[in-house]
Amino acid sequence: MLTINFIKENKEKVLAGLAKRNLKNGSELVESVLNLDAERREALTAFEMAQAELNRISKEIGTLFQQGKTAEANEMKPKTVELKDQIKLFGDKSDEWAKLLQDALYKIPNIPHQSVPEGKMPEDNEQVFREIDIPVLHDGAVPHWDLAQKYNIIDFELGNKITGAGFPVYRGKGAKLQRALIAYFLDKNSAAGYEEVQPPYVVNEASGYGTGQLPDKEGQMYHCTLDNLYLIPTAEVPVTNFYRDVILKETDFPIMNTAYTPCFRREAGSYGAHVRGLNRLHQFDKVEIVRIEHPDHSYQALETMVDHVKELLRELKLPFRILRLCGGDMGFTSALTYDFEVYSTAQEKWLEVSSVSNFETFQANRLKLRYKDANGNSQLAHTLNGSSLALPRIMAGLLENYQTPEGIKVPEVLVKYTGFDIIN
RNA sequence: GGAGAGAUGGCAGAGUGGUCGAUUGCGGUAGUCUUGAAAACUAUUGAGGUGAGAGCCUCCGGGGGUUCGAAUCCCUCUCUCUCCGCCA
Repeated sequence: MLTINFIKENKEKVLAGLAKRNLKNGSELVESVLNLDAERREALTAFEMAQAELNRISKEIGTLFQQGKTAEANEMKPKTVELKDQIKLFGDKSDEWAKLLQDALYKIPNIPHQSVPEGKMPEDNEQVFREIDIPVLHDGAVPHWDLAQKYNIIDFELGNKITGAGFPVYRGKGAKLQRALIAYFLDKNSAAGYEEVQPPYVVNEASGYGTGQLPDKEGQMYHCTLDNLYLIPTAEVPVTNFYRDVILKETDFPIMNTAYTPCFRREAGSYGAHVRGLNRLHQFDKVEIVRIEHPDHSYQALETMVDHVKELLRELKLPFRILRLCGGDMGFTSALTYDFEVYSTAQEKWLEVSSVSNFETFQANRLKLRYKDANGNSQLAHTLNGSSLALPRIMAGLLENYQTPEGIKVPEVLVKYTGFDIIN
């Protein structure tokens, strides 16, 4: 969420940013927010003036009672009746405006960074990096879902039986490969300076609001209604919420965390052929990196994160590319996002395996995540996160790109984790 | 699940209706002293909103109520702790 003060002070910049996102009603949203804020402040001022007057009278009555002037004190009491009506009236009004303002602010997306390319569709994303030529597979190469069945490493049918579609069962070398990838990613992230953490896999309502899953994307999370808890869609939610309502010192930066968690997504309404196999699941594994940064250093940090993820994919020797997302394709909360895509050779399409973003103060505002600057003033921090990495599509990429007539080879860097070098 | 106790500023811990946004200690910051440090001493030290500013308003777990006035009384929710039960 953008702060109202930022919008007031940078109206033109906000309008230009919304235009870059191809938002049609940008100026409408901004005008509405500014009007609501003016109304709110007016009601608030009236409320506070009445409140101050009531406080003054109450103090006077208190003093009179202490002096034993009971009669005089009682005489003053009726004076407060009208004030209390006003306080109720303006207080309610101010609350109503504040609520409307809040709702309106929730509808305004983050302002894209200047380097974000113009564009409306995924085709307009800018390719900023491309690694390794796409391997030429042997005759008879097949998509990963066929390989999964052939080598009995992922059982989609069994998952259907015990839970439902989108909940595969990994078994044998498939299960071990999953575990190897998780361990490998965590080790690499730790070596890069990220503190490894194990957060809960369910969060409360306040955390859902903190990172913006609530109230809008409520239907995307699994909800345990009995306890009013939500299954996390990503480790970003619990880990970023560590820092909700926190005031940091400047010396606390940078904060770097990495966490492995399963991720649960209802993915309501997104069924079809393109979600076959591991391409889109309701439960999947992911290792996430989260950073809290000083605003002066957040873009430098973003580049560091991109380089880090790049290194992982290089070591795995997967064909991949990096895209800088265009204004129209960026997430609601992001100011700049890089997507990493691995080429699925057998499916002949690019699969997104990581998304690395700088949210600037957009998340921090909702989280109330601040730091004290040199002057002792509270300022919003910058938050960043990225997948490092998401397992299913990496798994798909590995199976498909490493398939040979003899079996599926295991990338060299993973062999010490798996204990085997071929799946056959 | 049953019974009881509790939730106050970074931490500890007072405060049971009227200058309490809150005594005090520790911690933090600045200064004095010192070659430097420690100790000691002095001062300062919560957050948010609003306003050009002085100031004003809000916040003692969340919400609601009583009252001229609530950290303090009442209701309710959440959480924590202790004991019992169950259990990895």
